[in-house]
Amino acid sequence: MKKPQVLTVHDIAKLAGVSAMTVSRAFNSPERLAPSTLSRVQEVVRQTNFVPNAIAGSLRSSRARLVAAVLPTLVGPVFQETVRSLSRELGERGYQLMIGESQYETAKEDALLEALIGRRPDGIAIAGIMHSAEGRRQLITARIPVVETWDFTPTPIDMLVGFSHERIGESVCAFLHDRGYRAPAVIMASDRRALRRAEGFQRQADSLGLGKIPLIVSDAPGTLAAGRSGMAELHEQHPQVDSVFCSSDMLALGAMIEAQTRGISIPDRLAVIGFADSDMAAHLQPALTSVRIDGTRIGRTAAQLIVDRTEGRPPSEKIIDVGFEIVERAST
Amino acid sequence: MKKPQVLTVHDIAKLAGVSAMTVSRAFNSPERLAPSTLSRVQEVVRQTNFVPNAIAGSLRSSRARLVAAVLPTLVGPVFQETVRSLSRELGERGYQLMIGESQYETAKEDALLEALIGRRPDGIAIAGIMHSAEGRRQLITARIPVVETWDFTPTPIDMLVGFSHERIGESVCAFLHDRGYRAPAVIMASDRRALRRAEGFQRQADSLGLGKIPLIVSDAPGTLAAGRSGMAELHEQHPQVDSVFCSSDMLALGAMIEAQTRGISIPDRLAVIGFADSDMAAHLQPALTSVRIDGTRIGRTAAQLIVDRTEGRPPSEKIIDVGFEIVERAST
DNA sequence: CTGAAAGCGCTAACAA
DNA sequence: TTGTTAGCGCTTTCAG
Repeated sequence: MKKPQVLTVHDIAKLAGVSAMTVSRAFNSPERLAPSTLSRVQEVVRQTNFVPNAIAGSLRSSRARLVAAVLPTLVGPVFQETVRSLSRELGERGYQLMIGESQYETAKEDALLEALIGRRPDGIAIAGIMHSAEGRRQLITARIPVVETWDFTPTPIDMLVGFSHERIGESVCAFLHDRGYRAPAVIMASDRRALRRAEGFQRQADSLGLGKIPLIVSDAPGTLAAGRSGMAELHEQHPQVDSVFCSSDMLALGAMIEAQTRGISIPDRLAVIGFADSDMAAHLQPALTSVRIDGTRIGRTAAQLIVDRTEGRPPSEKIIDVGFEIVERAST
Repeated sequence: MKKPQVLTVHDIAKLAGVSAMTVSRAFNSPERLAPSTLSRVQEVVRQTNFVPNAIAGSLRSSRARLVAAVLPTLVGPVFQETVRSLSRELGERGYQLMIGESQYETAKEDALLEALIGRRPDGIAIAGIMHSAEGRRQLITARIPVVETWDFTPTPIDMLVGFSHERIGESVCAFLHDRGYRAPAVIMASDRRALRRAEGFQRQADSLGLGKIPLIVSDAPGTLAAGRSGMAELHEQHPQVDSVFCSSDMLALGAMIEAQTRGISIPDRLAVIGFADSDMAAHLQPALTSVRIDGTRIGRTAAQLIVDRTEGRPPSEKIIDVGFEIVERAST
């Protein structure tokens, strides 16, 4: 008796009394088959639970129907909207999403990139702009459409959907200053983009004559626990601080909890502002002022750029600045 | 002039003056090459940024070095630990993770599964046990190692790393009763596993003579906003309630915020207990009692089961119950 | 230690 | 509308 291996188009073809090509067409262009042929093939497919081998299909057609994403972290609210909308948008267009986590480490990012490039995806979406020369070279040589996101540069590797972290830092500092806060601080996770927001913040502070801004840094990604301990440290070392910009809403929530525990009233004695404006921000008590990034739009646009390019519709814009908005709520 | 297409092993072979097979070996079994040959090939690879086509490799060797995961949601704290540890553990062993989100819908789960099976991954990890007969059949015929997780059944499709939701519901109800709470309620997202916890909770309540337990249901996945509105509804319709079991820590946080806003003191007038014991639970104010699930262990074990099976080391246990633990903190 | 031949399962291109 | 042929890029297998 034969070993019942996993079936191939040829097996299905034999069972349905047609050629392998006809089976292939039943999946990829059913409208080109005679209805009777189609339904005969479909019946066999149904009975056998046959699923064609997409690996072989990709190799032959050099279309993977697969898009890769590189993220620093899957944890926390910051990239969640983007991942979701990428996943959805791609799913609707018949593409699969493959995710890799670089854990905020350049070496891991490079290794990951190489593993992903090897699978010849139709496109790669990266959170952040690529900094390692090695990684840039690999991406360019691979000739795979690349979308850098969640950051900004006038000279992306290929396409970009993002915004300027420096400008956010400047805007937040000016925003707090406008509302009368004169002793701001920053609590951040040690990631490159948060650092650039802090730099923008300091630059604006300099031009407003506010001097050196206290800066508390924890490991990335920012967690509630880090927000609490950051706030504790800040309060002990810089009791005069009247406002704090946190590099994520999770950190901000931790900072608020710690402040409330210490009897520091928000926003009366301390203003708190978060980053990313995740779902939770509007529903905290007090509601959290946060920098809104349209993560859904970033994911959707990245998916569209890649799919359009793959399917031969070159996008009109290769660099898209989605901007940001400070959503003012009760915490400031 | 020739079009500089993406390179193949043959191109590298020509440049290094060896055969394609030797280039292949330089990647897959470098120890079997003469050091001088190896370094010559590596030099060419370095100069050209060559990355071998893993699609072709997989097709020929029928080893994908790819594992697929199916999750109901990427949002929220519940599955994050599991995804992280899956991703890490697989990464360390040279496998890639491909993630699909079923959005708590059986139809999407089936479609996703088919798309994933088509890529012939070395294994599939699923959050939850497969309920659709269609899905089960596909998985079985595909002959791909499957690990069902985050749930329990004595008859998994293949392997299982999970725990019983019914028993959690029972334990939590008994736990609250032990501490003197006599009017418990449940706030949950409408997902199948949360429902089974609620059923276990009700069953225990019945045997304790507590009568019908108020149940507030919101859309899955549970969010902070849903926790707030659930708590509001609960407080208006059942003001006598003295304790509430929430189906995620996010819901619990929302419930706590709403209670605090309404001046309901926790745990004096209301006890709150969450589910999954995410990072944040210990750091909330008051610290949240939660049902701890070792999500990291689930992810790690699932990865090991799949990799071991793939590499010809059949696992000794196919069904692993990781259990759970109620971590008591200040909120109860 | 290295190479040549064959073929994984599918689909592009062409033919009937 | 359907079938035939060839080959995508790699690695298994076998030979040297």
